[in-house]
Parts: sequence; structure tokens; C-alpha cells
Amino acid sequence: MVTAQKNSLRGDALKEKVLATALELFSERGYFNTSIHDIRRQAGVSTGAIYHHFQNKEALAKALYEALLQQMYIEIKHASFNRAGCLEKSRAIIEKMFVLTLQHPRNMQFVLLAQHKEYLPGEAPICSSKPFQTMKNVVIEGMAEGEVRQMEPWVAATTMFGGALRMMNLQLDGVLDRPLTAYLDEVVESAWRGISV
Amino acid sequence: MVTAQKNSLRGDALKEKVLATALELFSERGYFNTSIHDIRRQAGVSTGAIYHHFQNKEALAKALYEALLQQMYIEIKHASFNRAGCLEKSRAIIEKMFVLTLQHPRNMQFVLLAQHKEYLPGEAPICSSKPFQTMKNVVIEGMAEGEVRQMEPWVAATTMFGGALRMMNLQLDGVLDRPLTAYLDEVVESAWRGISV
DNA sequence: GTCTATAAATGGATAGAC
DNA sequence: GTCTATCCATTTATAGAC
Repeated sequence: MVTAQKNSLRGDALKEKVLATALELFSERGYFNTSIHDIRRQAGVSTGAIYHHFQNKEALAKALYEALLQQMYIEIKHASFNRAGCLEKSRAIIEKMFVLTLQHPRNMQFVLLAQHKEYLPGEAPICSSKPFQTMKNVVIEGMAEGEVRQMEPWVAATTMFGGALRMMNLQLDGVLDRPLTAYLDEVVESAWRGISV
Repeated sequence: MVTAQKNSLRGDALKEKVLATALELFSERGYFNTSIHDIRRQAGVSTGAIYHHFQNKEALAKALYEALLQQMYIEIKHASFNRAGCLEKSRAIIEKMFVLTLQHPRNMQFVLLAQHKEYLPGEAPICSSKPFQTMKNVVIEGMAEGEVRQMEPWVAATTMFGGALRMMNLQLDGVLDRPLTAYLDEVVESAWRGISV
């Protein structure tokens, strides 16, 4: 006799299982290539259970997106808050993003590179999210401290972090010979030359 | 009596109308938020006519994507081929991309920033497309000429063009105060500091 | 080559039992 | 709170007339 798999998860545990499964599928195939039925099957739960915890598919995606952004914000803050100076803070942030890209490539793709407008119409653009605001603030503080040249803040931020973000794209597209972190020193040094006094 | 709109387009003209309409809708709403029926209605043609010219929806998107990449490649080549040196070529490429972003924002979003993997599974990653290869080659040549520091080619390319691409993102997200081209000088100068000898 | 009509399948979401 | 069964709208794609 085989023990029934159903009802093995209930309440919050079931909700977490749904979230984890949805993240896995959205990250791997994209939002539109993942149906509620796919999530239902992979998570081993029922349609009704999913809709009990989430109003609809969009709300499920939104919960994931916001949780991942918040998590990334915390990681970035934690990696940089005890560093001194713009260069050291920037390096810590880029290093953390590189490590996260290697550890959770699909999740980083989902949170950073997906076109959220297409399925989360009300959401603010990613550049105004807390992780990206943090990056921008680091270079603005550097400017106030005299470590960074006086320049347009958006240009300063994209110069410091734009190259690193492109490198993450290349890693996710599988075109790099070495793991992303192997390029860290050169990426940081080059970007810093672009904005330092 | 109203003249019938049907049959007003035939053959290649109809095919072009379908392509133009599909580009408009894919760019504005995204591939998955656009149905064949939407294209049919907006273009004023029949479903059968669309499927006569294109095998399926994916083939239609692929034709558009490749045509836009080719067009962008030609524009970039044309803007930079008669410029001398890495800095001038890079500036010409970035200026052209900025102008195109202002003129055809949704098209640039579709070709540069969409997640093509999700609906064009067989397609190569965008970083290996001709426009992006061209950008990379410009900095590699600059290295050979001694204008650019000796460094990892991918890092050099992302340092030179990563900031500009992020700025295009910001323009498309509507967060910039001034039009993208107003930032051109500062973007180019900062990136160039990052890689020049 | 283009049309209309419709097939065939899938998807998001709900109802009601337990 | 979770389940099964199903509804209904939408979508891709095709068939066959013109």
C-alpha cells in the first residue's frame, strides 16, 4: 500500500511549496510559458489550494517578484553597509550580485532581467526598486564625499554598475569562459576608472 | 455606399502590413499579450492571409526579430565605419542607439530588451548577434591599436557599452528628466575613461 | 492569395463536496 | 483548508469556399 501524497502539505507549508514551485517554473520557462496546471502538478497540490492562497496567477508572480527584490536588497545592504567608501561599497555590491548569479541564475534572471511590465502592469520599473536605488545612492554619496567626479547621478550609477549588469547577462547566456566572479576585479576597476576623480 | 476595406492589400504589400502591425503590437504589449486575432483585426486582414505568409506565430516573431537586428546592425555599421579610432567609433554607435531609442522606443525594447528565449527557443543569445559583435570588435581593435588597455575583451566591451545600454533602459522606463541624447557626452566620456590607456 | 467559419486544445478561474 | 470536476473564454491553427 502506497501512502497518499495528497494532504502532505497544509497551510503555510503548502503556500511556501507553491511559491517555491512557481519561482522555479517562472524562472526556468518564463511567466507565460508556465500554467497554473504546471504549478499544480509540480507542487503536488490542487488548483483550489493555490487559489485559496493567491487571488490569481498575477498575484502569485507579484508576491514572488517583491520577495526576491526585498531579499536582494537585504543581501546588498548587508554586503556593503560595513564597507568604507564608494569603491569598496560598490565592489561588495557587485561581488554579491555575481555570487547570487552563479548560485541562483534563473532567479536572478527572473528578478532582474524579465520584462515585468508584461505581466505585472501596475509594478514600478525595476530601476526604482530598492536594490537599484541603493546602487545609485552609493555613487551619489561618493560624489558628496569627493571620491567621485561631479556628474549626472544617473550617468554615474550606470557607469559604475552597467558593465557588471551586462556581465551578468553574459553569464546567464552562457558565453563566458570562466565563472562570473573571475572577472570581478577587472569589472570593478574599469567601472571605477569611469567615475573616480 | 462604403467601399469595402477587404482585399485592399494583396501579396507582398499585405505581408508587409502584417509585419508592421505585428511589430507594433509585440513591441507595445509583448509577444504573449498579442494574439493572432489582434494582429488580424489591427492589420485589417484575415487569419488565412497571415498563415499563408507565415508558418505560425513564432515564425512571424522570428522574422521581425531578425529583420530588426539586421537593420540595427546596418545603422551601427553605417554610423561608425568612417570614424577613426575606438573612441569615435564607440561614440557614433552609442549616439545612433540613443537616437533610435528616442525615435522608436518600443522597437528598441522589443529587439534589445525582450526575453527572446521565452518565445524563440532556437535563437542565439543577443550578445552573439551582429550589432553586439560589432560593439565588441570595436574595443578589441582599440586594444590592438594601443588605444585601449590590455584587458579581457568581454569586460572591455561591457565597460564601454554597458552604461549606455542601462541608460537606454532608463529612458524606456521613463525615469530620465531629459531626452537620452542629452546625456551622450557624459556617458561616452565616463565609459571611455574606464577602458582607455 | 484571401476569405469565413470552425476545429482542437489550452488556459485561468470557480463550484461545491469533504 | 484542500480536493475534484468542470466551466467558459481565449488562442492557435486549419479547412474549404471563392
